[in-house]
Amino acid sequence: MSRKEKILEVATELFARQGFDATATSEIARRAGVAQGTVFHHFKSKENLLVAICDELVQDYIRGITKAAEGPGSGWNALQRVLEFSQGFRKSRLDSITVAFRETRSLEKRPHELHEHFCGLMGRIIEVKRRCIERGQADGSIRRVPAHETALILHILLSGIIHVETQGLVKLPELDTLVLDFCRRGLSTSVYPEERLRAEGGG
Amino acid sequence: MSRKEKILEVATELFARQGFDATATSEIARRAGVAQGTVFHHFKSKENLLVAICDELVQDYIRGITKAAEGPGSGWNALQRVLEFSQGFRKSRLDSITVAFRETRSLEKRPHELHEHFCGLMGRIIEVKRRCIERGQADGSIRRVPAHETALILHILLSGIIHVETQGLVKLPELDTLVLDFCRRGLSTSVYPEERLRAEGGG
Amino acid sequence: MSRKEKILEVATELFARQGFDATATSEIARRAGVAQGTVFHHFKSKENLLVAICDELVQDYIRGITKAAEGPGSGWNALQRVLEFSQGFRKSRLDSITVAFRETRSLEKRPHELHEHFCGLMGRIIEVKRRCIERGQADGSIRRVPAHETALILHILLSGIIHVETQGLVKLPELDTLVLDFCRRGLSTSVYPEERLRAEGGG
Amino acid sequence: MSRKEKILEVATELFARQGFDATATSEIARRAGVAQGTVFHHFKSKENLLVAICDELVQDYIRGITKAAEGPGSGWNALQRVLEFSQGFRKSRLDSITVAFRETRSLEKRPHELHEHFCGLMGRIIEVKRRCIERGQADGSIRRVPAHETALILHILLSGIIHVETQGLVKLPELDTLVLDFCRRGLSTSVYPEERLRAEGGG
DNA sequence: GATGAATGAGTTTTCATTCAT
DNA sequence: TATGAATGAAAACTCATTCAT
Repeated sequence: MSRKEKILEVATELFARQGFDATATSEIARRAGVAQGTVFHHFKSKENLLVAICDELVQDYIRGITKAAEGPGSGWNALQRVLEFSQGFRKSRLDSITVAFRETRSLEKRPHELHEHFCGLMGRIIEVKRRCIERGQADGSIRRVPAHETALILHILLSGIIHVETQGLVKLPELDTLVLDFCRRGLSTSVYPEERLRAEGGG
Repeated sequence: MSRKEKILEVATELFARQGFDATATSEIARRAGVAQGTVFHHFKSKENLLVAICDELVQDYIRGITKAAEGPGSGWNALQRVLEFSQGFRKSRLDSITVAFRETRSLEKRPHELHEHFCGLMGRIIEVKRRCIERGQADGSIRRVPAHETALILHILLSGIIHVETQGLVKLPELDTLVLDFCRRGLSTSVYPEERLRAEGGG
Repeated sequence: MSRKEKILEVATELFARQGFDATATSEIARRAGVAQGTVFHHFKSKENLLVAICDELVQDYIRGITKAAEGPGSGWNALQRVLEFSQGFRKSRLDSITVAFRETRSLEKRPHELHEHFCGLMGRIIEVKRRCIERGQADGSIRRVPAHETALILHILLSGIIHVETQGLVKLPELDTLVLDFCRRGLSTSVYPEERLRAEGGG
Repeated sequence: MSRKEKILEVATELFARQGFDATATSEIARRAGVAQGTVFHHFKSKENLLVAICDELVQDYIRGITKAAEGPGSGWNALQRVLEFSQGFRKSRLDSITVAFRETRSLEKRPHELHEHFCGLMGRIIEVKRRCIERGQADGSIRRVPAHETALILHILLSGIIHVETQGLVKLPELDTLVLDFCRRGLSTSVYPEERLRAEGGG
């Protein structure tokens, strides 16, 4: 691993654990085994470290859901794959996600172009989900709900999980299946498992 | 308004706008028209200001949803009132909520008892929703979903709205009705409006 | 005990334990069960508290050694009583003495007249001892050493005990007898016990 | 002189003149011609400055008396050299000694290991003197007094001189010879000068 | 590229003291 | 006499950033 990557790795972990403001660049340098000047040699400022972490994360996420959405099957199948990828991504990239969710505030402060950069990326995330919904509505697998707004609700739901989880005040059990069911009932046109059972069993 | 209240008011606004770390106690004092020492006379530390803001907010919220849940009608009606109160609360207390959602991290750092205090309060919030669900399941107005986990999903959904809204990277339209519909489809046993229409109109 | 006395008592204990600078008047007030303003009502300033403690202590000490010196017997007997009183005084007034020994620095800073006041008191202490020596030299019980300088050495010895004891870096055993013997050998004209023994036993 | 040494020098002088608490780090920086941050770059805290001063002083003192004690001649000769070195050391290192004697209190407060560190050093000082006494008792030049306790009394006497001197309430004349005589009468087995004279002159 | 000494602005916090009640 | 809210000056310390080597 290059020095630059090591610095990024250490910074991600420390930002996740202690918060951006509470982490000194000197500590990052020390733990990465480099001089403090080296941090600023690779990343012009502390804020740039944060941007690098968030940017890489969001780009990876967009790449992942885009690929998930492109797969075969109905729109609902595609959307389901997007949701499933999101859940897995959340677990595998917890530190970076924690940083991105807690510290976006630090990004929104100063640089206008940076803010717009991330707004654009978020827009693309919403769009991938919206297209799945539209595709599902075209092929009849998803209800006739407003596509963009519903994409937002899905985004909100996924964000909410991360927010509550990283906030650390409520202990969350494994919710993946339930969330998926909740979305299926809310969106899919197919009969719900339990209702199918009830219908078949003759309630 | 007492000096103490004025300080709290100013602090809430500044924390919401600039963030906790980026707000100097000297600025709070200046804008509140008091000496800096006065801030520390009333609130022993800067962190205590944050605690006071969050605590008042959460207590008010608990009181509100508790009252909403206690009303007449079915469990689903109660839950719907809780959701509606939450939406209104979010709009009327935006500054405090912004602070609480962004800065809880600062609280979770040091004092163990404080962390437990807020964990307990969050638990009570979840519980109110869970009881609505159980009540609805008893009276047949809510589906047989796992009560606690479903309460968590509602909590996540409401938290997600605030998170996305206060993060400021995605512009949210008015989503109240859609969110309520989404929940109704996910939880209520009653026929959905659109389906009723379809059923009545004979799709 | 009057409020004033209670304040003084608490202050003495806290100054002894934590030091003058490290003790806040608010803490004194709290522990004395009075309002902070009350402290300043009785003692115009924090420094005055220190002065009151030291002054009372020194006055009591002067009174004690003066009385001890005035007693019957030889000059050496008088001096011995002074030394013995000093040792007892040190033990019975440990807190006040600790304060006086550690914090005189705070006194010497500002007020010139205060400095002179305490210089005068110290002079009187030295004088009492010098007179014992002179009386002993007149009656033949004390060697022909320079009286004032020797009084200073005794003062130094007694101060040294307190300094080392309150400094807390060296654990002191009971030294009273040894110190007395050391002084006797240094000052008295009478034969030392051990030498008397050796002389009598025929070494 | 390096910046670090310059800072230490300035700090020693200011601590001696004004006291530790009354000296601001900003003043040290200003007088040393460096930025305030530079002080904290080299010494992590203000307290560390004090530790550095005291530690260097005590180490130097131990080295000095150890060498003095190791010399040739009787145990009493060695002890006399130790006393003489101590007197000279006191005069040549007055500032550091003043600081160490007045401000040890600040050291004894927090860090337990630091307290033990200095306790250990003081123990070594006592030990050097004790060994001189034991050596003198073995070669017959020093009386049969308890060695450790007597070493403590010498330590007390030397400490007392510094205490009284730095306290500034009593004006001390040159006492070196008298102190030495006082110790000789207390410890040495050889005849005292005045007594020899009296004996020879036939009192 | 890599270093780490140096910087100085900025922050929270403490505290003796005052004064209106 | 007693109170305690209010003050504001002062202090230690932090830290991102720079730059000469």
